[in-house]
Amino acid sequence: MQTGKNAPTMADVAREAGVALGTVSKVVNGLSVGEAYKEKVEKAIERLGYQYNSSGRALRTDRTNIIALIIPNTINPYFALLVHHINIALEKRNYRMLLCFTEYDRNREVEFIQMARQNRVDGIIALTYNPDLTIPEDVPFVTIDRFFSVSVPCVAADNFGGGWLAANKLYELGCRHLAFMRIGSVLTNEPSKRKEGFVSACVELGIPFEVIALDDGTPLSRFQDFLTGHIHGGKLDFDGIFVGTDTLAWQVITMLRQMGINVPEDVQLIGFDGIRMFGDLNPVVSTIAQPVQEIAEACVSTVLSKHLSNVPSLICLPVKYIFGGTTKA
Amino acid sequence: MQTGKNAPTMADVAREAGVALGTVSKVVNGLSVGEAYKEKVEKAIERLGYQYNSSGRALRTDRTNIIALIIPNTINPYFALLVHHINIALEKRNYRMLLCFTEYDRNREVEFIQMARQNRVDGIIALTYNPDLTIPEDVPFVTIDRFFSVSVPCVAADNFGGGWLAANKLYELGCRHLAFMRIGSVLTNEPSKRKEGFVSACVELGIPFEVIALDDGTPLSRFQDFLTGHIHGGKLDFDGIFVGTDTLAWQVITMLRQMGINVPEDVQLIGFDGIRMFGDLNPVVSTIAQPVQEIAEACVSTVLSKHLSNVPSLICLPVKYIFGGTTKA
DNA sequence: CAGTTTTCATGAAACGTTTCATGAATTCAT
DNA sequence: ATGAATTCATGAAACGTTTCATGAAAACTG
Repeated sequence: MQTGKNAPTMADVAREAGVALGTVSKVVNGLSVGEAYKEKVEKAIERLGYQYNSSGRALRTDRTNIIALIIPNTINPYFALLVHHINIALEKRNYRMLLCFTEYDRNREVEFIQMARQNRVDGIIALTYNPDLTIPEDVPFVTIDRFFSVSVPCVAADNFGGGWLAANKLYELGCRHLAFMRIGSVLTNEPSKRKEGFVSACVELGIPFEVIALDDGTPLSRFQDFLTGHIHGGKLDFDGIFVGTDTLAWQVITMLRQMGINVPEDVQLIGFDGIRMFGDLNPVVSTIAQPVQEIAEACVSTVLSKHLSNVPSLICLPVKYIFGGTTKA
Repeated sequence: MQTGKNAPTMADVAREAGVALGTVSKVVNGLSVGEAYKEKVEKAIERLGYQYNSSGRALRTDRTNIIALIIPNTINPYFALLVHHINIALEKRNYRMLLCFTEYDRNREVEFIQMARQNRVDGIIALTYNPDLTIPEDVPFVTIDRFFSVSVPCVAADNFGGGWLAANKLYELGCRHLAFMRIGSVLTNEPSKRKEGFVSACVELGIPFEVIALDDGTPLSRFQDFLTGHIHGGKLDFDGIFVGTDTLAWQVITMLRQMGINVPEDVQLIGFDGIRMFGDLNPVVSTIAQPVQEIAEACVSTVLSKHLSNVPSLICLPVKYIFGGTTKA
């Protein structure tokens, strides 16, 4: 059993079994072959320790059974979860995953797409940050959270609905003056609709609200300033906060506690994403949870569906409120 | 520019440029070629939108520039960090990463190794849980935290030293009766030396200590039982705890708080791994941090070093104590 | 049992690249 | 200006697989 420079090939197996090369191929691929032949070939494979060589097939068929996943990193727990579920979905279908971390670098996004194409991957799933990215047309391409055009399917959670849900939940829990906080520079992507949903719910409910949306790279102290600026008589102006992501929510809570403001007694807070710590069952904060598993499944089944033209261009999946201790229920 | 069924090949480029096929290959690979020829070829590549095809090369050279990384998952923040740094180290050397999640499933470990070999990866880095795993000899193989034999290089943190450091640090901070807690079933791997280091330090220091080591799959309530069993007069018998991993440490802290025991006032606690939350600078608990980046770098440079015979069979990297709020300093 | 259809093993071509021996053209030394 | 040494473009073979046309044998039909 070896894969080194002179590992046995199908030709060797054929010789050993006394059959034709094509017959070996059929046996290996499970195509219909006479029982006697099949057995001879299997015995020969066993004897030689033959190992299938994907390179040969890739060259001949132009298919690799590999999908490239382009994503900023795996440090952010939400991305980690996404990678995890996408991998499960791929494995189920006998595909492998070539993983590319961009670290939010737009040049890397471009380079990885090029690299993936050179490696003849069967498809690309990408969560990118360059709004002007050129999407190749000759390889199945699916985005997460970024809508480029109707010809590039985009899978995303119902971000608008999530923002709307957060505001309504806070109202239901007694809040009458809300705030929205977020950070991140791409304003045209799907997640930016969280704010829109939130705002439109506040308007519907007829309650006052504040909004602070910072660009990526802005120091977090700006949020601190925002919060202190809204303290009057030792109390926050608002009694409910919706934060764009759970990670930011976590940091906001730390700030609030340092300022002597109690969550959820003084102010209730809802995040977004639904990340959990250490495989714990409980989320880190009360949150609008993304249906990560469904998102992953949708990405994979879409990228693998041959007839991309029949695929919807925006696949929007429902979110869910989950209690995590930073609200009253 | 296309990679579809009839994308341009080197032959097409050669025809377009009016040169030989081999010349195109040399240009693409940056080998020495006359300036005039080089220019003609580059122009032709530009005109045709030629895209290099890795499959052809993989077949011809039996090299893919792909390394397989076999790891349980990316949910555990320590693994996520490891994947992250390994990928950086690979990218730096122009290698890609084929990622395989085992979910601690021993059959998957075996299947992925087989799959990786069929895909002719140039090497395998693996963090596995099957102590009887058969390591293929025909592909560079490096393990993390698992020592199989002198012919299979293993990269690991100084686990023994880490255990020793934890005990000494707790002693230095005033603790005079310690406890060690861990969970996990593979008792022969490198991380199991954390306990050995801890025990030997306690013996050296001449202080009493408790040990509870549970098998994987044991309900966490057993730890709860252990803790309550050591409460006398509302106080814990011991005043310092060393926990095998940060994730378990986190859960232990939750238990302690629920029992009305304060950390670090009533009992000081040190974990292991050095994980941080949400890209935060501060670790989750006081901890013995693994040198993740160095581990990643060592894995990659080892797996890529052709002359595996010259490589040490156990690469042991130094750990560091980091304060994270669950000790007094 | 003759004629027709079906099954299925065979052998060769093709996929796109790298690499090697060949020989033409150039450079250099004398 | 001649011969030797060097440079470097060329064309073809090889890597291991899939797939297709071919034809022999087996299975049906009436």
